[in-house]
Amino acid sequence: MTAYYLTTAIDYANGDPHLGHAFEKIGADVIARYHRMRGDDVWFLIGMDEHGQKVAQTAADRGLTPQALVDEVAATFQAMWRRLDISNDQFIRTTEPAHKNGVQALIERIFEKSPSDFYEKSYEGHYCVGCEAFKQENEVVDGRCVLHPTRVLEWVEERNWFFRLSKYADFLKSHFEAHPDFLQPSSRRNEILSLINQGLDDVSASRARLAWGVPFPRPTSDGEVQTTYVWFDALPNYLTATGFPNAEPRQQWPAQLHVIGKDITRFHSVIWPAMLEAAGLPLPERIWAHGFVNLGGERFSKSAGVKLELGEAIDRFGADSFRFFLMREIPFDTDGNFSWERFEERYTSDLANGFGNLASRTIAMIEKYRGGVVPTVVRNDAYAADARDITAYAEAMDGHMLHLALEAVFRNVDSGNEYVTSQAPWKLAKDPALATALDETLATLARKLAIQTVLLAPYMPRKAQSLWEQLGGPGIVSDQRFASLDSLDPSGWTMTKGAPLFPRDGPPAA
RNA sequence: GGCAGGGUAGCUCAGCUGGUUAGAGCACGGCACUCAUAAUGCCGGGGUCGCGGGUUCGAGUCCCGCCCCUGCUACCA
Repeated sequence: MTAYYLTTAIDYANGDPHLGHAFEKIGADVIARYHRMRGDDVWFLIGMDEHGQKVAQTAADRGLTPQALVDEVAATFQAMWRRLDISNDQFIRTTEPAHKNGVQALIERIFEKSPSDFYEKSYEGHYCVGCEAFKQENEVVDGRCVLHPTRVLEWVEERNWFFRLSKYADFLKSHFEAHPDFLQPSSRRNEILSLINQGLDDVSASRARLAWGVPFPRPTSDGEVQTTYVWFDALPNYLTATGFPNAEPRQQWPAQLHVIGKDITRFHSVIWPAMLEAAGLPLPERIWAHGFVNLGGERFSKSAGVKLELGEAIDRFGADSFRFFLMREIPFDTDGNFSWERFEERYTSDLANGFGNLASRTIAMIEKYRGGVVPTVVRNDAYAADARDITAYAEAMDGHMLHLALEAVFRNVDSGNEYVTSQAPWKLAKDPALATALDETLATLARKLAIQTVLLAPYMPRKAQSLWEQLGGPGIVSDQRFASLDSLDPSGWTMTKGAPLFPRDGPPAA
C-alpha cells in the first residue's frame, strides 16, 4: 500500500473553532477519505498549537493556568471535529511531552548537522509592554504603539538564538524548480518564488520574554535558557507526530501533503523546508495553500466580528450537507463566499432536487417495476459518459480541486435525470414487449446512482452510507475502490426505498 | 511604491495560440411529462465582455493609457 500522510495546520488555541478552521479540516478530510478509497495507507493528522504569549495572556485573564485553558480549548475543537466527522487518525497538541521532546531533538539535530545555522544575535526594537511584543515601524505612531497609545514604547535590546535562513535561498530555489508540485496552487508558488528570489533574512529561533513554550535546548552564552520561538515549536508538529526522534515512527516521515491556509504559506514553504534541510531530513512532498471563506461578502477573520456560529450552521442542515456546501461552493484553490441564501439554493437544487430525487425515483421504479431487484444487462453507451465523469473526478481530486470533483459528480447526476426523461421508463413499463429496454434503463440508472454514491462518500460519508444501504450495495460504501469503480455492477442488488435523504424542506429540526 | 492575478448575464464562473448570432450552473418565465422529495425534462428572456484609444478584413481574446478589486512585499499565529 502507498503511504499517504497528510496534515492540516494546527489551530491556535486562543478561541473557538470557526468557519475557516472547519473549511480546512473538511477539505483535508475529503482528501483523506478519497485516498483511503484509493487503497492508500492514510495517516491523517490534525491538532493544536498551544503555546505562545496570547494563550498565556488569555489564561491569565480568565484566572486559569495555561494548561487548563488549552485543555479546555482542545476539547472544544475535538468535539467540533467529531461532529463534522473529521476522520483524523491523530490529534497532536504542542503541549504534549513527546512533542516538546521532539522539538528539542530537532533543534539539537540542526546544531549537530549544520553547526553554524544557529547563532546568537542581539535584536533591538520598540517593545510595547501592553502588547508584550516588539513592534514594527509601521505599527508605531509618534513613538507609541497604536494599540496602547497611553504607554510609551521602550527601546529594548534582546539577545536571541537566530536561524540562518538566508543560507537556504539557493537550496529552496532549486527545490522549487525541481518540484513544480511542491507548493500549489501556482499563484502561491509564484509569490513564494519571488520572495525567495529577493533573498531571505535570518529568523529568530528563541525568545527571552516568552514563558509558555518549549525551552530552547541550549542556553545563550550568558547562561539564559530561552523559549523556542513559534516556527521552531509549531511547524515540527508534523514531524514529532510521527514519533521523531524515536526510531519507530507511527507513520513514516515525510508527509505527502500539508494542507494549510494561504496566510501561512511562507512558514510552511520557506522556513519549514529550510529547517528540515538543516537537520538533514526529507522535505514534505506537497504543500497545498487553500483560500479563505468570506461571510456574506465580508472578509471573514479570526479577530474581526464577522463570524458564523458553527454549531448552529451544522444543526440547520446537518453535518454532511454543511460539508457538501462548503466543498461545492467554495473553490479549494482560492477564496469563496458563504451565505445562507446560497446554502439553501445549493441544498435544494443539488441535493434535494438533483441527487436526492434521482435516488428516490430510481429506487422507486426498480421497486415498482422489478420488485426491487436490479436487472442484469449488457453495458451501453451511458457507461462511456460515466467513465468520463469518473476520470474528471479523479483528476480534480488528485489536483486537490475538490470543488471541481463535485462538479463532475453533478454532471453525472444531471445526466441521470436527463436519461430518465429520454427513456421514459413508465412508458416502457406499459408494454411487455419493451421489457428488455426497461431492464436496461433501470440497470443503467442503478449503476449511475451507485457510482455517484461512491464518489460522494468522501464528502458526505453518512449520507453516502445511508444511501448505499438503500441500494443494497455490498459491505460499506467506503470499502469501494475508485480504481475499480468503472466496473461496478449493481445487477442483482436488492434496493429498498427509505426516507428522502435530503428532504426538500430541510432536515427535521435537530 | 514594487511584483503577481483579476474585472464577462441578478449570483458564481468558463471562454486555448484573435474569426461566423459571447457560453454553463443557479435564480427568473413558458411548455411537456408523471417514475420521483409539486421533484424532472425541453424552450426562452437577460450581457455597452471595467473605461478610453490603437493594431487588424475582423478583438472579450493583441498593444498603450486610465479606473477599481485581490494577493505577496518576512517574527500575532
